Amino acid sequence: MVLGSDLEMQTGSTPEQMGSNSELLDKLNAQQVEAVTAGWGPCLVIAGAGSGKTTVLTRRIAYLLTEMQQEAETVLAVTFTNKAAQEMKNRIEKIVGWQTSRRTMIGTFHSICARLLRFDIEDYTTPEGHKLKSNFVIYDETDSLSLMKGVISRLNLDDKVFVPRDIRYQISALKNDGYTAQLYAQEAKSYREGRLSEIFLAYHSDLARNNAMDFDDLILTFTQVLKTCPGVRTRYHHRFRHIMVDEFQDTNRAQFDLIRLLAEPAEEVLGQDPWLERTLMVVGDVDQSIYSWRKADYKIMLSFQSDFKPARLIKLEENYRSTATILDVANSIIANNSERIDKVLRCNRGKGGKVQCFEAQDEIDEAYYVVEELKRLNARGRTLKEVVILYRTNAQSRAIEEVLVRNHIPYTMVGGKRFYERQEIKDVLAYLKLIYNPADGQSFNRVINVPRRGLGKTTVDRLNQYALDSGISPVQACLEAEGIRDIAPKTGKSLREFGEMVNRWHMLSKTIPVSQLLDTLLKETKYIDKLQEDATSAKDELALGRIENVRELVAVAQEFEKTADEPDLDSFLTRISLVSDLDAVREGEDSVTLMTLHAAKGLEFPIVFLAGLEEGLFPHMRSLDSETAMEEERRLMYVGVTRAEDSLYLTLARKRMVLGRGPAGGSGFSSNYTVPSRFLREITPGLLAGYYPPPAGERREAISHDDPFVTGGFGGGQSRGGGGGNNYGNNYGGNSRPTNYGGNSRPNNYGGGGGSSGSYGGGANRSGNSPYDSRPQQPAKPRAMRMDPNQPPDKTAHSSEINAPVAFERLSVGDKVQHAKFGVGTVVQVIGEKDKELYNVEFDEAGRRLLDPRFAKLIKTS
DNA sequence: CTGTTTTGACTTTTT
DNA sequence: GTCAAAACAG
Repeated sequence: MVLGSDLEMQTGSTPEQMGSNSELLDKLNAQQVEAVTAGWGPCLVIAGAGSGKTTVLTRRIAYLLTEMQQEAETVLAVTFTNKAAQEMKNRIEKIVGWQTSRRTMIGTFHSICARLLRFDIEDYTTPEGHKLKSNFVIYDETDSLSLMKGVISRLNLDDKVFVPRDIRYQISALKNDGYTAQLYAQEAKSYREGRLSEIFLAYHSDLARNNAMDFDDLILTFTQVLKTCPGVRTRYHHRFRHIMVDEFQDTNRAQFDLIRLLAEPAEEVLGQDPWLERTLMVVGDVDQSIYSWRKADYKIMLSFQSDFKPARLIKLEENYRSTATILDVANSIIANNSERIDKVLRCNRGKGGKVQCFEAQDEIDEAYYVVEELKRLNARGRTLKEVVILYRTNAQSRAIEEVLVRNHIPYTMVGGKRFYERQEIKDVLAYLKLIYNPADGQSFNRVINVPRRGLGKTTVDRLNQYALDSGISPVQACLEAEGIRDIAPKTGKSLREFGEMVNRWHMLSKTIPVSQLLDTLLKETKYIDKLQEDATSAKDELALGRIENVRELVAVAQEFEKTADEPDLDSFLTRISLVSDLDAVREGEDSVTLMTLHAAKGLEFPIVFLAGLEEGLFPHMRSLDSETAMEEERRLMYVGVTRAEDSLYLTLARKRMVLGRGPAGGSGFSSNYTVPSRFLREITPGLLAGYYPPPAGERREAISHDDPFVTGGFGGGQSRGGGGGNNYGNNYGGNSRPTNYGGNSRPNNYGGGGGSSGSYGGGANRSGNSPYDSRPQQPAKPRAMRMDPNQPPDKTAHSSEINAPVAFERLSVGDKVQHAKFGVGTVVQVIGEKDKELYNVEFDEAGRRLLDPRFAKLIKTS
């Protein structure tokens, strides 16, 4: 942001003024200038965390358009997420104006391929001999998996031996490595490979019959189109003369092949530079490669210079983002990786405060710690939108969300159970897909009897068989259903009516906007009415939420019509299929952001919480027995740490519930407690304040039940006139954490059976589930938190003040106290001097505990 | 064919 | 502990 901000200040100027050389290079360091102004030819930019690579990329594009007088159509920029693409588009628009920027092509590999395939797919025949039409649909993982199940059972293979899920993954991996079904068939040697190849082929013929592609096909197929369709490659090759790829360390083989086909210059014209008026710039950081499970391979980046011969190398090594302490933490961790290129990252900021580390009792306690810190930060004038809470697995968000809701802190969750993966959204989208592409059998099967039309499995099977035999689409088969033997006349009529309905909508879809199409189909199918019935008859307690979600989808469609370049069904479906995290954070909305570490790639926040630093969770269990996987986890940790600008908090829980079943990693009696993450121990000791993990090998039981324990402290908080911190013991009272969370804030399904997680509680729009609208929900309105956005954050003072003492209620021996978790007790001992006191409390139920009043919420009752 | 009950998968990360 | 798919009963 340090670098980005100056661009934003220029919005008042006209595009002509903006393009001037001096402004494009304003405030850049020498290496950044070199990258922005690099001449023709290939160029590798090694950009460490926080080194301003987004700024460099956007200005590079602007530079090409203005200083180097290149046409906007010749620019192709590949980003890792749709959100990054949007961000880049916006920034470029500000520099060169909308008229120019809209002509560039910026997007993810997937969305770019999807868009281009619509034009060229009909000229293409797959190596297996299939043809697709331009109205193909994109299958997500669920669609693809159910197709796979069908294939495996059709081939009479045992789904215990050939687990559809695993097979799907293997085939996906093959495609990411650049294998088509046909190519793999030639290489398959062993028995199992032979079967796999059969499945691969059959799966693809099924996809083709449905006129569908999965995610991986988008890239692979477009690459094939370039290779095999005459003239296509030349056309695009001629058009895209300036290609930029961000996050290049996470490129896989299939994507690299594609880039190579597009970028590599045509054969040399005698005596002329083949790269004349052509450029290829790839940007990345090997230490941030975290997608190898998707077949990303950072070695592709390492060999870039030999793959593209006269490649120039530029290193951006100055970090403008984080404090020196945060960088030191990051560096001390990543240094433990061996598969690594040594790299310097020079810090451009002050030392900053220590990184706070806290050990909580359990995941709820951990969340409470975060909330308490949020309140303290608030008191210092920091706003919620400066804060992100990161975690390794999506499941971890639950406890945090619960506590945030309880404390009325608005939040925005990125990812999670994705909006479009919900049952009701998939239903409605399946209708749209079927309308768009009547050959889509998966969607057909999904909606044929939703809502109930009296069409069961037997009927559908027979119909599908008929469709298959006659080589027609399932929708067409419906129209002919009354003539099919074995189908009762009455059933046939229902089928015909369904087919006619879809056909009618199909025609309609060409003339009316998507949102109206949605309205029509929801009305005619009575989809919402049925849900309403379910809701009132209490059949489905989630029904109300589902209605909300469907309404949300209609709103999304309306929004789409307003903003999209081509607001048709076609681009709506493509977008919905490929977007998961669209504008997660609304401009101006003051809320905390929650997301996984993976989702945080490329982002930065002044204040970062990183939760769940426990062995088995982070690093994740599945990486424990592979050194390569462990190094990837470590890179993930590196990514997490380097998101932080000013303050970083690391937390872990002594106990953690997993699937309601007890602690993670936990078989056996002795492993009731979690083990602190090895990454904590890898941090140079002086950099952490609060908790520091015991030496390796020391058994966790050393801090056992009867022994007193100390909740992590604030690194001996330097006394500094009792400013910032304040009454957090007070309004937080002992009752804010009742043993069962039967809170009354959400009437729906919160009250009942012990500790309900509140998913869907209060309806569908549980913050952040919608990719489009993440407004915090009504009960979470910022009531308790009044963060004043007008009050500027105090960046300079902040980092040192983080260690300031927190006010707490002073106690002495004999005082009766109430604790949220341990109940009622009596202080039996006071340890340590003032401001750092610890209280030894004898609880009626929970025994004797040593507590730090700056964390433990002790309410004096006598 | 529908409605209910039971099983079982899920929790690594995402385009 | 949650959800959806599969299995079962009517």
